[in-house]
Amino acid sequence: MRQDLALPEVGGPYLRSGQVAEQAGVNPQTLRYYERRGLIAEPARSPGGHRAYPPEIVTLLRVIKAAQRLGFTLDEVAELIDTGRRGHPTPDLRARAQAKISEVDERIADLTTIRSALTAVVSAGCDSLTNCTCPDCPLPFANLADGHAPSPLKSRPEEN
Amino acid sequence: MRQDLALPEVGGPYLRSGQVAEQAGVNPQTLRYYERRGLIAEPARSPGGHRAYPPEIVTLLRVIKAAQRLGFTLDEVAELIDTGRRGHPTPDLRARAQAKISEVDERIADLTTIRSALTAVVSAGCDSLTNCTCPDCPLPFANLADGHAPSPLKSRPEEN
DNA sequence: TTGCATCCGGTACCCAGGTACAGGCTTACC
DNA sequence: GGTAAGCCTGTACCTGGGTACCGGATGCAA
Repeated sequence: MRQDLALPEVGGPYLRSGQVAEQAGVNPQTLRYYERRGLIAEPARSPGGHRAYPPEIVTLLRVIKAAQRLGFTLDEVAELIDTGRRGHPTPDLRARAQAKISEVDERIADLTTIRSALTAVVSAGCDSLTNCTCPDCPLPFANLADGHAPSPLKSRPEEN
Repeated sequence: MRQDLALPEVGGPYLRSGQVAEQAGVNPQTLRYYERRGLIAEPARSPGGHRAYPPEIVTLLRVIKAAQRLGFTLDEVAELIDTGRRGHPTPDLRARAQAKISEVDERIADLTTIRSALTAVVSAGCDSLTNCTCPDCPLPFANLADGHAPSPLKSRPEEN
């Protein structure tokens, strides 16, 4: 069993990347990826060059994952963390959350439109995309959801 | 102004790829992409090697785009077109549409959960992702939407 | 000191659905 | 026949969020 990295110059019970990854439920590679993306700070290093994380990093990673689940992109999360870190807190998060709510609402509206189009297809009894023989086939008129730009809100926040 | 491609061996008013792309509202490159993906058949060629499409291709492309907007992936669309082409129509499309409705419903439920979490963040007055000072901060408990696999239904069907 | 788990950096690859570019050939119109 | 628009193939690139692999170095317990 591996224990804490012994970092002579600092006292704390530092964690190695694998431990952090396991505790936060992410892939070890993801830690380096987040570091590159600026989501987490470059950690201290052992004399041999191994990353030595403070335990708080685990919480930060959980926060990042939670924010992702709320529909924020990694860029947005990075910005939010950054905003929260410098100076005293601003109402920025609230404003962004509100904007996110609008995005989510838009997305739900789109899906509702899609849903009713699908329902029309089912209830009309369409049997082919290209040569539907059903009467009053809704397929050729399925030009729904046209004409406005795609929402940046992502499909479904991935786990892991 | 360019006119129809004159294809001696066939009589019809064939269309060149640029015309098809314009009429269907897609990028010309997308036609070749769909051809590679098996969504549209390889068209006839002019003696010089230029693609010569029958006018019906425009309708097919519109159908493809409509199906995409309904949340079907290109693979699924390809399969649906194929199913519809061989033999007499089956109730396959209806079954798939029904399955799609379930996916859409699931996705709407997820977004609704996300929405209420965002509302909680706003109404609690959270001011920072990492150091929120608001009382009863909902952020650390935002572990919603956990534990089930991401739906294959895409975010928002892109236009063009 | 040995053995092996873990970590390092760098790079390449994955998904879907396209888009862009380079260099050369065809087509159409005058 | 000249000229320019349009098309050809092949290949590379884009987004977003990671994941995988490589050869070599390190950490740590026995």
